[in-house]
Amino acid sequence: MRKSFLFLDTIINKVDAKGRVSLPSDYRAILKDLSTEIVCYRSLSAPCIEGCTEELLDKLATDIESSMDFFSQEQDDLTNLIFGDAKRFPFDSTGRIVLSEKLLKHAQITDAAVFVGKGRKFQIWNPQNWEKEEARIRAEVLKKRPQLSVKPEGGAE
Amino acid sequence: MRKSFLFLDTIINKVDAKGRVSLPSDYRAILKDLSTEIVCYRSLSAPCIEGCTEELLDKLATDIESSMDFFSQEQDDLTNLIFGDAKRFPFDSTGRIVLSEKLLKHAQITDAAVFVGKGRKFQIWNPQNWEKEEARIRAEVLKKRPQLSVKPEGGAE
DNA sequence: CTCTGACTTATGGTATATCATGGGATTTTA
DNA sequence: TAAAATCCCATGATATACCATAAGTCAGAG
Repeated sequence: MRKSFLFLDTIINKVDAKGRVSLPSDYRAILKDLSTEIVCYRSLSAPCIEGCTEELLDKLATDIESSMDFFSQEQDDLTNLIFGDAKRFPFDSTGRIVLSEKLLKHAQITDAAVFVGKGRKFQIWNPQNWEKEEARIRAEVLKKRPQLSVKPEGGAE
Repeated sequence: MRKSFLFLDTIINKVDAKGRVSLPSDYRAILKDLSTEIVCYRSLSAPCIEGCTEELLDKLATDIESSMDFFSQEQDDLTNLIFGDAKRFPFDSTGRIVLSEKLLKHAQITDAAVFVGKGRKFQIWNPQNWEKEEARIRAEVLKKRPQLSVKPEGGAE
């Protein structure tokens, strides 16, 4: 059994002219000995970048390998899209990765990026877009589960 | 357990007059000590070249061997086609392979080739054809999973 | 409780290594 | 021997690794 690892928290970091960003130290700490790189791809569901370990994608590849026959390509459009889009991003000794133009453009990221933990995955957002997205998610959740709106004390604003 | 290897990303490289193409360095890195060659064959499902490690084809052979499904004429025919068509392509010290006329013609590749990661396999496309194919796949995916197209602002109807 | 110092992290800048690619030399094959 | 395939070297562009500084965090001492 492996030790659990989770991407948590929300961190904002600067992006320089070359597209370099520091991967949050917590994220790096999680990977520690396992790896010095992360895999990123354009999210299919939102204007953001998604990141995960190569291990996770490898698991996906193994699942496909065993569940489908070698020649079939019908049902794996989605996964094929991911593999073609995903790229390894190794981080250097200072913990930075350089994001590709393609990814930055898709997420509309220019000079700052928000890292949002999603458990086994994480997302990277343009700060303004994330602000809106978070508000949307909160509203959505509260609509479905109004009891959650009962707060111990003062609210968000 | 072996270390994971995945063909990822989408890379475009030039094809010179001799039919030489650089195999993306990431792809070479995956094979590292294992091998200095790659196996390629004409895709049965698309106008492109498919590539993989010899190891994968070996696995395919083993699976067929031990399968109770050896009555399947269709699968038999397909595997014959693959093994008959596949060829080893060694790459030199600079990481280039020379694709055969047969493969180039099938994929309509002349002066540029797009390498598309597919996990355990990869594909090589004519750039224009790939552009169209990618658009097709993206449309297909969104059609099958409409909820993914929901954006923070633009609503789903 | 406050100040101070050690340590970690983020970030800007720069040097270095790697890769794709063109050209040419050498070997193989017919 | 001619043609074709393979190998090797050179080069410019790009990406990567490294160094230095700054800022922020935490712990312990006074």
